[in-house]
Amino acid sequence: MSPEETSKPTDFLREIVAEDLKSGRFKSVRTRLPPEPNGYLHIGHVKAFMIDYLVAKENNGELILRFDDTNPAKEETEFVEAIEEDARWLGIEWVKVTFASDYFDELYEWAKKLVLAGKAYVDDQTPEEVTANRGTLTEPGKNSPYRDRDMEENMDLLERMKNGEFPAGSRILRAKIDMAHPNINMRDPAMYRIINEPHHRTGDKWKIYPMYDWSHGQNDSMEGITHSLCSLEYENHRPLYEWFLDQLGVFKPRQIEFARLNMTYTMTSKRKLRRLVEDKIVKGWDDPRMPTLRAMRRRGYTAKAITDFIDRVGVAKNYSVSDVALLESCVRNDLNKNSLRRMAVIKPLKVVIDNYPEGQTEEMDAVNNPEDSNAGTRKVPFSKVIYIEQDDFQEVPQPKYYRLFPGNEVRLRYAYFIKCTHVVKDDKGEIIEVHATYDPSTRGGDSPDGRKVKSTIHWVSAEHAKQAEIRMYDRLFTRENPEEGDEGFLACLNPKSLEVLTGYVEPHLDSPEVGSRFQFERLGYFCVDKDSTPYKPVFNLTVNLKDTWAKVEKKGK
RNA sequence: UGGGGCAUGGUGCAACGGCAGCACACCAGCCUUUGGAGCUGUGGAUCUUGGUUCGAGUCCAGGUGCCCCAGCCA
Repeated sequence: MSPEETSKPTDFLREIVAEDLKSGRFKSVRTRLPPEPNGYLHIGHVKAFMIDYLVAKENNGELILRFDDTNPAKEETEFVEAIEEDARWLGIEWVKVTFASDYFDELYEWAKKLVLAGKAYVDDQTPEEVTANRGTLTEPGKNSPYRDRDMEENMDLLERMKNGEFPAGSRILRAKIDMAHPNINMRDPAMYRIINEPHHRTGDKWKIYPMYDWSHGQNDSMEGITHSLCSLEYENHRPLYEWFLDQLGVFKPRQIEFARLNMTYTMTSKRKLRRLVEDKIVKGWDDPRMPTLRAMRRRGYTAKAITDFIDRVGVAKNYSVSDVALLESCVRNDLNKNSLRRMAVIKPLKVVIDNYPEGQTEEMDAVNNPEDSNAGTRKVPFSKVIYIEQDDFQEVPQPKYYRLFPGNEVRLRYAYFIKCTHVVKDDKGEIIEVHATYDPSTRGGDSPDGRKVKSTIHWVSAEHAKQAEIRMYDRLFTRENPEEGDEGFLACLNPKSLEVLTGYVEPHLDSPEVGSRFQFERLGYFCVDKDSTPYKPVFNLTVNLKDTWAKVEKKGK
């Protein structure tokens, strides 16, 4: 890359990295992706992932995927695989996969060094005593009665903790810093605790497990990470991060914090998401309404749209809540350019074209994607009885409504102009059929006499259409911030977050490949669900098209 | 009442002492065989009070507001 082509840093974080390179503090860049394998990746993780990945990539550096598996009670191999799969789907590349548990032996040696140096001690206080003696935000803590025991005893006790001689919770290894420190993280923080649980990688080898603060920075150092990028809540931990590294006198990476991603109408708390799954409010972790990557993928979101969204959100230290409308805009933007157009009717209304010959079928030419001339055309069958959208007909039209109504002429996309003549109702007064006549000279949708119609509507031929299940998704919550308020997120669940419809799709959607995406003209973007069968395809609404009429209608009310 | 951090249109991000700009959203119009897309345009912001300076969103001082921290979670 020539200097002209080198794009300049676009945010504070990239500026810091660039300066570090320029000043020689670091000669190259290596970052790490530190997920805890205790859940599925969600949209909130993507921001951190992309920053770690891109900062390394933009500087010709390396990214290491390191699982933070320091708590055997919560972590599982299943999530390791799921996280790798999701991250790869996003397009993230790493030079190797490591685990915090890979470094348990070496980390233990480093802990002994601190004990030897009088910088760490074994504390026999109960968890309650530790808490009580930590002090408060405004009051200093009290030294543990075990704080000054001699180095030999500490070494002996630590070894025996490791060997499983003591019950869980009975002792911890603590750093010896300052119980009166104004930053509570510096008040002799725990380094190791005793946990009697098998670990997903090390089995029952270990009875003590390192805390995040003791593990993370040391692992960063061991791996030669130059920039350890994390969210704002770790800002208070940076002094401790640096303290450990300074005491050990080892390679010292730089921790930089940035604001995590929050999104309107979306909740990313793992605990609360689990609640949605366990209470069967959604159908699982990949329910298309969930903010998990597997769910978004199933819903039809593209990796490109998601990473574009993250790019547009930017990186800063402000607490922020991004508008889900921006995400939707990104996915529309991608799919508009890249998805094939098809016709589908999701709330069917039968239309009989009285002057069209009985039994006749014509093949109409339809453009596959007006945004992409390479996408070609297809033939769509047309016949006397068709389905149109219920929303595209009003017996008594509202002001500004210019779709089909008695006496009005509209264009059937790629077919003919039709004019509504009358309707047929059942005993209850419900419209069951709309009757119309067509103008044979308008084949293809052009009028030789230059006559204009105000509206073009989509349709499918009743005889040729394929039945399909259409799952119409809407946001899960009715409040911008679902976690706000006394009643919590359960009080603002959107009862209409899923509406299952049976509609008709054109024959070209007979047996579409699972995961393929289409624009159903005038409706939105849809993705073929894995629940599809050869008899009945299932489509998930990814996002609707912008609907100006819906806005007009809403305003009228 | 401790420590750390952050304040720019509705939302998110820029402006690195020199005309406050971009995207999304919003509104109006043009165009349209998708009321989609596209195009054009309008409106709307520097938390506050002082100070430094020819000039402050930016630097300095005070105030205010919001976020994070008292797990043997990460």
